[in-house]
Order: sequence, then structure tokens, then C-alpha cells
Amino acid sequence: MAVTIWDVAKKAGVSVATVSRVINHSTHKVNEATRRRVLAAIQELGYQPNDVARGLKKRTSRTIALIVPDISNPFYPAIARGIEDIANQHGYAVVLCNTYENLTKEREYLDLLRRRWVDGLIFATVGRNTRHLRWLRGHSIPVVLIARDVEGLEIGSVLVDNFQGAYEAIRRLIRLGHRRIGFIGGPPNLHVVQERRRGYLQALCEAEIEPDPSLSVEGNFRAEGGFEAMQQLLQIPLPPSAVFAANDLMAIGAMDAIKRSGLRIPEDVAVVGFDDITFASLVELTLTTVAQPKYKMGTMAMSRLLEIMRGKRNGPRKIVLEPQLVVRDSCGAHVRRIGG
Amino acid sequence: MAVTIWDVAKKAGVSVATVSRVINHSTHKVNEATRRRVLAAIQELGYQPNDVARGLKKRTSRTIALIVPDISNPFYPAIARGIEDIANQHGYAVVLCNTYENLTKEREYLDLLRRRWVDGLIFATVGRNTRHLRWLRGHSIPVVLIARDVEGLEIGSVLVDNFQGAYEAIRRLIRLGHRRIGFIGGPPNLHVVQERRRGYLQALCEAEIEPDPSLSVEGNFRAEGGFEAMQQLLQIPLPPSAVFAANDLMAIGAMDAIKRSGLRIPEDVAVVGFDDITFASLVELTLTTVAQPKYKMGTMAMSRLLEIMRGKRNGPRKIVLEPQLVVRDSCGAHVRRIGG
DNA sequence: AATGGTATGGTAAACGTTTACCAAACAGGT
DNA sequence: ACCTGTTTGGTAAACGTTTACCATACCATT
Repeated sequence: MAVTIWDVAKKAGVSVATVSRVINHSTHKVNEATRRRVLAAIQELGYQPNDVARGLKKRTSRTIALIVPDISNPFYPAIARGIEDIANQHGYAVVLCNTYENLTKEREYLDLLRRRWVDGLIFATVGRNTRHLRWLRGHSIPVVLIARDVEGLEIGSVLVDNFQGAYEAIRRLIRLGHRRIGFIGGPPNLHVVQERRRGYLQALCEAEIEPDPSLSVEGNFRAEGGFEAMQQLLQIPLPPSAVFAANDLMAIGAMDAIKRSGLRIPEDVAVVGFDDITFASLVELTLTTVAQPKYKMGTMAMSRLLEIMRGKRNGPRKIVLEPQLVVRDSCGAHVRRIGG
Repeated sequence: MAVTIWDVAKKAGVSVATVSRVINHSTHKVNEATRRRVLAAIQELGYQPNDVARGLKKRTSRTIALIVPDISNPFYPAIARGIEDIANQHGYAVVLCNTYENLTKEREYLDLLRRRWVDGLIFATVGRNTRHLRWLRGHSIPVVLIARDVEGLEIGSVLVDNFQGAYEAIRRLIRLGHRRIGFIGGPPNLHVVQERRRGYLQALCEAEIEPDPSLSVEGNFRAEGGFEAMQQLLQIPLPPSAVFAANDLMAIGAMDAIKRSGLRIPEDVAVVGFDDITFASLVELTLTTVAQPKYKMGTMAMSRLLEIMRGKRNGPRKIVLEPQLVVRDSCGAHVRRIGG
């Protein structure tokens, strides 16, 4: 059915080696006349090299994989775009895998991808366990972690300074006069969540505010989680006058809960999120948030991965980018950004 | 470096054929004792079959691809989830490709995927041109179109009744007393956009409202597009009292524009969207919209694809699901749904 | 005429599987 | 003892490429 390199060779009256040489821009010279004959044959037959066979021989697939915990969080598409742009520039295709925060799925994908010989991996782990990551390391496939770092592993990573971002956000709230500030966390074994919590606590500490454990609830990084967490926070005896959510999705869910309980934002409860997903800037939400440079994270991760794939093993282990506090209405200031 | 089937064979003291037979649950019988020896060897060496070699031999990859125009539109992740669930149940992996509404990228991906021998394709085309789709058809790779149908092609598709959805939405607006209703469209050669426009016009027609061309503007299916389109609509001499946007992202952008111009929703301008993406139900937006059963579309598309891959070529060409009008605050009614 | 170098092309051995075909061993029936 | 059929296992040929190695032809030196 499919036309192979043999068909081309026969049609052009040459050997398969010659055909292969013309399509691979080999250093081995081939006569201009023959080259044209081959090219004509290729054209005429509509030949396209079989990537599977080629992959088998060359032990490479010109593909990298991006593994994310939840593609329906707009944070990840933004990163993906950055990765794809760089990858495509260098002739790599990107396949996107979704783990839905599920460790088993994560392991399965890792297995699958390794068996398929992807050339590299960019990876936001669900992070409940690192055994499979160590194992990955042992198999010497180039990896860059993105957005979520894992401590104590010699795997490169690109992420934002989470401590700093949270710290600034809370400082702002404190400066606005808030003393009871809620914290809606994420999956607790994620290092990024711990960092954001650390920033939160540090800011409280510096302002000599005693942290109240009942103000700290665990979310799941999704809107429903934020919604439920906020409902919980609104029911405690002395509810917070401000909340900081460990990501925007939860912040948006929290805002929803606040509104539905009849309270006003920011007058009754101020809200700050983390990520700056596109929806955060909508006028009806105008969420104050700690922006992560998502696109840039993507491009940097991919660039780093390319280096590693090319054998440069000695780059920086960890690339830390600056987060930026974007102040919008949800915490009572009046700086606005224009556009969707 | 990597351990191959030969290593296993040697270790177990059998031939590669036998090893292959035990890992493939072949019909060819193998003695229980030998089977165990082989299994032990596999275990011990940590052998994992090489999918590239296997693919070359079997001419299959146990992978299907999902091609979408814009993964940052939450509509698509919802579909993807449905597809993945069914695909995984049947042992297929799903790779996700993003065309960013770019025809060239679409063609490139098609090429790439064919060369990689994906077993099937689920595909929301950018739809500006159908030549490559015909070509695809000629290459007999199983395809199901999703969400966006293309007329005059014998390719199966799963989508919602777009005419009906739009028609119901506009009827509702008319019943609420609106006579000047704006339409924010999408890429004009998309059949779904034409259908939604047709529903819009049909409803107007039945209410004996003369359609005003200046009320109809073209969007790009993204929030910024909706924002700009709405700004345009607000500047015409007699602005609309209601707008219908061909998708939710644009509707949200439009709401943003309305609010920023100091008008109220729904008192000054009512808004209706299409898709029912998760963000549409947030209390601060509460967008009235035509809901598409996204997850179900995903599962049905994948099921249909499986049939086709198994040789059942004679199923229904087109599977049309029911849209559902979800009435929320943005058009002045008071039915609300609970939760994020 | 012998030598050596360069340009050009072919042959065949990989890459790691699967599987059609063959073969040996053994059982049961005559 | 011989046939027949069933189990069980091995051999080797694919699958479609790439590429190391070899071969030829030609040209320029000596």
C-alpha cells in the first residue's frame, strides 16, 4: 500500500542508499543529476519516509512530551504554547499528556513515553511520590521539570520563586490593614505549595501576626476546591477579611463562594490568587494575583531541554524566574490592566 | 544499553519467538514452566518491549491523536477528557496536538501523524480549506471530526445541533422583549458558525425582525475578539439591547467590554454565549449560554473512532447531539446552577 | 604505467520486534 | 510398529529505514 524507499529507488534507477542520502542531506555526495532524478521520483510517487522505521534505526523520534496534571487549568496551555513554539523551531513535535493529578496515570505515561523513545520530557509532576522520578533519572532520558520542583533530585527545573510571590502578596494584604488572612492551599506534598505557605507565614511573622490554624485550609487546585474551602473559612467564628489562594482557579472558586454568601469583594473579603491565568483579568473578576511568566517558563524549559538533549549536562539545575504581583480590584486597590 | 528481547531469551534459555509469544498472549501455546522462566527473566532484567520496533512490525501504534484549534479554550479540555477516558479503557494513548487555528500547522500535524502511523484521528479542523481533509480520506486513516463538521465530505463527525442551539437562544431573547440583537460570529468559513448564524436569522425572521447587518460582526473565537467586537457594536448609532456570541470565550470578552463601558448586564445589554465552558457558571459572570455536552461528545467520538478502526465503515456519518440552553443572569432570568 | 585521491554509487548489516513455517517430541489409536 | 494429531519450541524472513564499508570510474601526478 504505502510507498517505500524501495519504490523510489526503483523508479529513479538507483539504490535505496542513494535515495536515503538525498532525503537526509547526507555529507556523502550525490551527483546533481541523480539527486534530481530521485527528487522527481519522490515527488511523483508522493513518497514520505516512514518515521517509525527511521526511529527504529536512529533511536530517536524527534518528539518531546509535555506532561501536565490538568490541562483544563488555563495555566498549562499558556506554558504549552511557549514550549511548542521553541520545539517546533527546532523540528521537534510536542505531545501533551494529562495526568489529572493521578499518580498512576503519571507512571503509566512515563512508561509509555520511554517505550516510545521520546527524545525528552517536560514535566509538571503530581508530586506525591518521587520514586518513579528517580527511576527516570536512572534511564538517562532528558528531563526538565516545570512549574513544580521536586527537592533532592538532580533534575533540572524551571519555575517561579514561589516563596517570594506569596510573601509579596501577603505583605500587600497586611499593608492594606488585614490581620486575619486565610490561606487556601493545594495538594500538601507539593513543594510549590509548601513554598507558598512559607511565604504566607513569613509575611505574617514579620508583621507579628500569630498564624491561626483554622484560617488555613487545604484545596485541590481546582475551582470547586476553592469554593468549598472558602465556604469552610466563612463558617469559622472569626472569618478572615482576606484570603490568599495557592492558585487562581481556587481563588476564582473562593470569590464565587464569597459572592454567593452575599458578601462583597473586596469590601468584606479581599482575595488574592496565584498564576494570573487569562480569566483573572476579566473585569467581573479582576483578581489580584501573583503572575507567573507562563510563556517564558515554557520557552526556557524547552531551551534547557534542548541543551540537555544535546549533551550539555552541566547547566543550572534550577532556573528561578521572578513572579510579579498584579494588583486588581479583588484586594481593594484600583490599578487595572486593559484588555482580555 | 537497553535490554532487548534477545537478552531475555538468552537468560531464560529459550528463543526470541517464545519470549514474544508470552508477552503477546499469543494463541500459540507455551508450556507453563517455560512461561514462568520467561516471565522471571523479564522481571529480573526489567525488560520492556520496544514500541517503535513493535510498531514497525505490526503497523500500528496504539495511539490516537486529538487535533484541536486552541487548547486554551476550556471547551477542548472538556472534550479531551471524554476521549481519553474511552481511549485508555481500550489501551490507546492519546496525543494532543494544537493548531492554534493555523491551517499550515494543521497540515503539518496531519503529515507528521500519518508518518508516525497513528491508528486514528479525532479532529476539530480550523476549516478554512478542505483539500487536506480529502487527501486524508484517500489515505484511509480512521478519522472522526468533532465539534466542527465539514460539509460534503464522507467523514464521520460528532457535534451538536448548532442551528437549533442558536435558534433557541435567540428565541429566548426575543421572548424577553429584545428586538435589536447583536451577533458576534467566528471564523466565517466554519460550518458551525454558519449554522449558528442561520439559527440566529431564522429566529429573527420568525419574529418578523428585519436583520440589521451592522449588528453582525465577526469575532475570532477568543475573548479579545469578543471584547473588540462588542466595542464595535456599542459604537453604532442604535446599539443592541442583547448580543449572542458564537462561543463563550467571546461572550465573556463581550461582557468585559460592556462592563468597562459602564453599562449593566443584563439591564442594559443581555448576553448569551455558546458552549457552557466551566467559567461561564461563575457567579460573577453567570453567562446564559447554549451548553454543548462536551464530555459526551468526547466519549462518543472516541467510541465511533474505535468502530471505524475495527473496520465498521458503515456507521452513521454524523452524530448530532442536543444542545441545551442554560439560562443564567446575563440575559435577565433568574435560574441559577449551583457550584463551580 | 603506476599510484593515489576524489566523486559517486551499491551491498548488506543493522535497529528490535512479530509471525509464518518447520520440526521434534509425545500421546493415543490402530 | 506405524500413522495422526497435538504441544511446544526454534529459524528466519519480514517491517522500512540508515550507514559502514566496499567498488568503480575518473582524474591528476609522478
